[in-house]
Amino acid sequence: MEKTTDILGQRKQKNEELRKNGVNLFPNDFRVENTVKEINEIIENAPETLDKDKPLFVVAGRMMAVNKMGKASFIRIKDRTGIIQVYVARDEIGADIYNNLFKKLDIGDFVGIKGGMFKTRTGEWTILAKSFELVAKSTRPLPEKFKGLTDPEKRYRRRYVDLTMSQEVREIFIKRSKIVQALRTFLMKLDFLEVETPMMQPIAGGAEATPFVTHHKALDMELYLRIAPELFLKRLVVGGFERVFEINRNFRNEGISTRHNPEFTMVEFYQAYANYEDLMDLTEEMFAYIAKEVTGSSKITYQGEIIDFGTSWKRINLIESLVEIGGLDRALLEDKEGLLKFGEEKGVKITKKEKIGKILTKLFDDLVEPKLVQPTFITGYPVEVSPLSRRNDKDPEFTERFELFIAGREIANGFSELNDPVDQRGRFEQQVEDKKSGNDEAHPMDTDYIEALEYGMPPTAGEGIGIDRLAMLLTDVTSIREVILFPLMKHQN
RNA sequence: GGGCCGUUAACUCAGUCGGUAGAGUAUCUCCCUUUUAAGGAGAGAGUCGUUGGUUCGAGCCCAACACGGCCCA
Repeated sequence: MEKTTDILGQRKQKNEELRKNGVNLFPNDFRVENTVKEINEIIENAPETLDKDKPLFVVAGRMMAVNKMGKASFIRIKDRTGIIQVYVARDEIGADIYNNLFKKLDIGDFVGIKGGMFKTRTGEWTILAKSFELVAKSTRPLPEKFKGLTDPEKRYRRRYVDLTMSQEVREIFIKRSKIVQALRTFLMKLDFLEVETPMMQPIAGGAEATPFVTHHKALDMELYLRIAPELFLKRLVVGGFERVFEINRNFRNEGISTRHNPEFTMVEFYQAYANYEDLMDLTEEMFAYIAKEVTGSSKITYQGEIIDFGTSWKRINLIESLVEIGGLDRALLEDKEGLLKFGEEKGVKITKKEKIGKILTKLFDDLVEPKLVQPTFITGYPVEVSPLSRRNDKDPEFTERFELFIAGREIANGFSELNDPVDQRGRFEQQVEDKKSGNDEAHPMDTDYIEALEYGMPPTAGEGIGIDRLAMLLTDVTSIREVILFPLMKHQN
């Protein structure tokens, strides 16, 4: 066989030579009996038993480091629970296995070990291998052992390598899983029913966003990937499921940024006989519970700031927040010229064409939102931007709605649901008008949903929480891609 | 969509003024039976993101494009 020079060719050639010598590169009969964590816990808590009882362990894992010293070697193997050192000696596992198998293996290969424990001269508890098996061969080399992958592009495209090399990255996704678990437990304790509603919808409703379009061949039908599950979950409330929730993906055909991935995970939940104030209370409890389950404390540190979920959170009206936090003179609230001038002074980009409501929103986004570090509920959203929310009885131009901001970011959105089908039809009609006058993201008419409301929906409050953003907070990362295992990437050439 | 930055060996990175492509890790050969980022001796490994331009000569200068990162919309 000709000698190839590239590393991949060399590895392939070596693997074929092993195969020719009768080594099964991919056996499937090794049965693991212990995890590395189990052993490490004994080392931690009762090391004397290792000397006294001489227990044997059967473990498997990926070889992450190899120190060959002639007729004996130290290796480190890693399983899902941790990493441990193994001493592999010719006189313990046999000269044939040592010379013809072990010495030919590479970092990155999966191996199975049986053996007892001993303490090295420098005091490290180590498995003394009594037998050594190849469990699965690798072909491509793992990255440099200290830094692993650092190029974000390589990390995202080859997340499996990133996960192999970086304990910190593993922790993020373990935490994310715990967050979802805690959330589910919290809602189920309150008798919420977990459901699944359509991801492919004939009308993309429940939010204002551009959907992805797809096509059903057999039905010859346009379908949209959902932008929100909202309207289906409320149909379930109509149907008598008084407390429902869904944790799943939404898809929005928008730009990608450190805060936006085209597919992202939300929890939406709906509770009958509740209003938006009840949900604010519930949200406070929920976040404190999740934070405590996941991090052990209801106080977390995000980018150096301590964020406390344990207290009662500030609740403030959108307009009031502009005055109190944004530094806007109350006298200017109705004065468009004054607002434009104020915005200009503060460096907020506003054009003269915008309506007063839009100007106020922009001022909020730029001057208030970044300052909302501690959890804050903003209430009092105008009816035009809330087509699915119930009107406030005292002031029908505003809705019973809140958005939750933490660390300068929107995390959740909730409101008392609009259950009057006549009002709902009117709102949709207004949205259709908005669409005609250029708002591409205005909500479409959904007569099927109105029909559902006509059967009668109890007073209900509903809320959506961005799971990715919640995970960012609790894992202290600044890019959404750090909490999504496989963020969307363009094709490589 | 705009601005700035990046792309060199499998990985992490150097590369001076435009003049023969470098290191560490990993891999291969040899020595080494308690190492700790083991050590010692040696070797192989490159479409310098792509395409074009300037130049006697381009990893380096210029342009366009691709992919990625950060910021902005």
